[in-house]
Amino acid sequence: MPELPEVETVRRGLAPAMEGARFAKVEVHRGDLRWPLPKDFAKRLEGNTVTGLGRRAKYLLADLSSGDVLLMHLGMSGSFHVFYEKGHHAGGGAAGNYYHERSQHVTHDHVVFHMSSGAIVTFNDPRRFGSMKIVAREKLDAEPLLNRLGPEPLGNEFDAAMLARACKGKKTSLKAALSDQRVVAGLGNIYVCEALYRARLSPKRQASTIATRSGAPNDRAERLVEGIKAVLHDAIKAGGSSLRDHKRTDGELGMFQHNFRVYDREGQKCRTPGCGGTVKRIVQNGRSTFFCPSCQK
DNA sequence: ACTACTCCCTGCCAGC
DNA sequence: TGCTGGCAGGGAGTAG
Repeated sequence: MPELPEVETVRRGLAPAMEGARFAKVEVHRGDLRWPLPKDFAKRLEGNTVTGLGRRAKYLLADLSSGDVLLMHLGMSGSFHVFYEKGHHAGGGAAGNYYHERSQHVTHDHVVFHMSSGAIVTFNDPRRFGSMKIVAREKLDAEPLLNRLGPEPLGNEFDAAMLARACKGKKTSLKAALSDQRVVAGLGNIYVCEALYRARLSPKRQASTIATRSGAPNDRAERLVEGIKAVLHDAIKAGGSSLRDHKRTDGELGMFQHNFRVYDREGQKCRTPGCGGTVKRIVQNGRSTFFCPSCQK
């Protein structure tokens, strides 16, 4: 589920529960996520205050008062849920409320944070492609999970010149290039398809064709950057996309799936006014691509 | 250095 | 109904 807009939505949901709060107790029900959690995982968190909750690409980063940073990635099926004290709603104890509401989530609640704010934060991940890692703040620059990531697509520094430079000489398709987190960090299968549609570019087009031979951006690069930024902004505004899960931390659904123009719309009419084309599904690098062959060239 | 492919894991759904 | 194969929003690792 989680690409940049979903992770940003999760960050905004978790921030009020975690920022300024202390880890009162951390439960690890299953430590064998993408990588095994270290034995002292809970101990390194407990007693520490979260001084800030940030995001880099699809990673969440919780800054801790200890000087450590907790990195969290949702993988394919990860989600966080926040349970507040019953007092916030109708009266009663936090634990009772949690264990009551939790009955539908307990199966894959691998990690549970009990915060001093009274909030209980669960990490649920059926496929266990998600991960958590604690890194010392001063070693963050050397962190291999982060230091190969490309630019943040919503940052000011991400522009056509930067994208063209990254795609210069690339033999692979635009679809594969944009999915590569080293080129631009945070896009996944859905938003790559949607951005290419907005830029009217075929996912099959060779990536290098958005740059001149010298690596300067052309009009296609400009359109692509615009398409990427626009779709991400729109998706964040809608609270992300919900396909088979809830992804907001309050259990509410994101709404952006209703605004997909090509993703998961195989056989349906292209939404470009006057185009008249039909959305097609192909497989690229082992993953589905949706696009309109009539208006995406 | 590139690129493409495999694999990790569980759940769900269409088709038989 | 129940089984089976295919597919799913990610990305690390490996073999060319």
